[in-house]
Amino acid sequence: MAQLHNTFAALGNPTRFAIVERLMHEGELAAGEFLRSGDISPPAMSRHFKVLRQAGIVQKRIDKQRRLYSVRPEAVQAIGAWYMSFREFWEGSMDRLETALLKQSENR
Amino acid sequence: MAQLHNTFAALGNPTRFAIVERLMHEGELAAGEFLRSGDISPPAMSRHFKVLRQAGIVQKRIDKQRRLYSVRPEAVQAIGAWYMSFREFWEGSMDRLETALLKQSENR
DNA sequence: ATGTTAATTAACATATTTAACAAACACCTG
DNA sequence: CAGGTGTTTGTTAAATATGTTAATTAACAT
Repeated sequence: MAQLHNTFAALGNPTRFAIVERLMHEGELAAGEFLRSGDISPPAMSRHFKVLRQAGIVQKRIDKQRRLYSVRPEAVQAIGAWYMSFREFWEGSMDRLETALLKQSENR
Repeated sequence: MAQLHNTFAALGNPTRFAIVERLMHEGELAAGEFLRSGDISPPAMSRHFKVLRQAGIVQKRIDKQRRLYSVRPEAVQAIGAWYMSFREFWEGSMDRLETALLKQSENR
């Protein structure tokens, strides 16, 4: 299973983040759909998809000449699980958070 | 407010990700605490903190000679909010997800 | 004022990422 | 199989990231 920092690294690029957001909202899309805007070349797009695929964030499906990409729900859920684990931890003992906020307001 | 892809980019580095995880678990810590392991130099560590701070993920507090760092809850919550919005969307219309999973199982 | 500890900045070297263009490949349609 | 659309690989160049050592700042203690 991919380490979370790899997932974050892949999503850390604005172009890739935009790709993923669009896939999440619109579902499965062909690679070519992302070239309409014209602000990126086909090779660059293809490489971004490769990175996303290696990070386990998207999956590829071939339909005729098209490569259809979609988000792997597991990848996004991994982020959610990470977030939730800390939320629970923080709720369990708010001291840390409250202390941090309090100290912050005292200084600077 | 920082864009989420910047947050992800900052967390995409394994060293920084480890720093943040430790801060989330242990709360506020001095920069020097992260040097005990000895597998990274003070300057490198300092730069990682700078990146995390510029991304709005951590905040600095000065106490005597020490620089105490802690996670900004807002930053983590932003990730949570992003995840939740996506989750709600998918729950609202599962077609997309189910279709994606179905299509996936058909191929490859 | 001098030394000590904690952390940062400067200057530099190396590695990785990203992009472009050109070429190649995959698959359809006629 | 020829031509066309869609996508992916080289190859190269530029930008960004990361790490190191050396020097500097900051705060404290003597």
